[in-house]
Amino acid sequence: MELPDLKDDPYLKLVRPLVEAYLAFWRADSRHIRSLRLTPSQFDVIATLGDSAGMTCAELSAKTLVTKGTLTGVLDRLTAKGLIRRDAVKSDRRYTTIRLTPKGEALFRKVYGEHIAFLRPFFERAVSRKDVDQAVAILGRLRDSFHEERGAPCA
Amino acid sequence: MELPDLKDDPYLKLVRPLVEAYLAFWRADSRHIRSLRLTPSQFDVIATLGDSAGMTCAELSAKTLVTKGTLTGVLDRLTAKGLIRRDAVKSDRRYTTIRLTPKGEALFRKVYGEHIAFLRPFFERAVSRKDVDQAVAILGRLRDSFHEERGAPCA
DNA sequence: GACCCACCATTCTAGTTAGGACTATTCTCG
DNA sequence: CGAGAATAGTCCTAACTAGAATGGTGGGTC
Repeated sequence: MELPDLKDDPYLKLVRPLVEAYLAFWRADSRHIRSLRLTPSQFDVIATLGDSAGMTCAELSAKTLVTKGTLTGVLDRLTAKGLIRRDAVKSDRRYTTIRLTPKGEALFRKVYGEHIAFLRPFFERAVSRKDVDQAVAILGRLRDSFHEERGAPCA
Repeated sequence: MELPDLKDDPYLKLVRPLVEAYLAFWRADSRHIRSLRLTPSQFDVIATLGDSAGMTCAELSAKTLVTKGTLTGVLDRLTAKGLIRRDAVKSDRRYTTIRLTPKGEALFRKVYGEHIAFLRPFFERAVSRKDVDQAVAILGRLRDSFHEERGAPCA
């Protein structure tokens, strides 16, 4: 009665669906990941490393949704599980290369496919291919809009 | 090279844009909220209470994105700031009614409008009204798809 | 070689998260 | 009325988060 703003505003009425859709996705997603005995952050790291031949913490933090500060702890726990390895880089002692161990590699192969298969039906039954293309375009522009602000009063 | 799945899959290629758009939004959103000396959870609670004449913890947890268990701590901190009040419900001593204090009410008035005004331009410059309507419909179906699963093997 | 700036990984703090366990209270049924 | 099931709010654990601070390292420059 006091603030119908968000629901009625021709633009901001997008906020709620965006948040709700993402959250619904995220909850199903992370529930499934937890059932695989991993946390979302850990899965993120595994999935990112699985595609590469190893990378530094900074790179890893850029490609995942895990902050550099948080990464240390996440990597500690993955190391304890024997899934990753930290290798010193000889040419520059500031760097550390993070790699999957064979055990981590095996887990990645198993879990990644399973997770894709788990997610697919939720999308397939809800939206058409045309919907997907439209949404990808719109969401992309929205993302860019939020990123621009930072670089706007640059240089 | 090993897993182009997500990018190429006609349905799952929606995952990344969804996550990125939401995250870009969320980061700007929470950065602004923090600049107002509140955390996102605290703002969520304030904004939800601001629209009502008080509610129980369970209701509050349902309407916000804050879990019941987490709510206790959030409410503790809001109480410490003098923004909310916990009132015992006489008719059922299990319940507690959470209300904004006058100070909380004042903060709500100030902060809610500011936040709307902060968010609006990001959307306005990125998408058309038609885009908004399309996206609202698509995201709504996606959200429902994720919610259905739970109720499927019901009864 | 000494100095300064940039960068990497780690550490720290306050707050949040999911999920489960716990206590007090209320409801329901016999 | 009493036993059992539900419910509300709290507490607990492990993990994550942003953001700032720290210390080690390396690439200039003079």
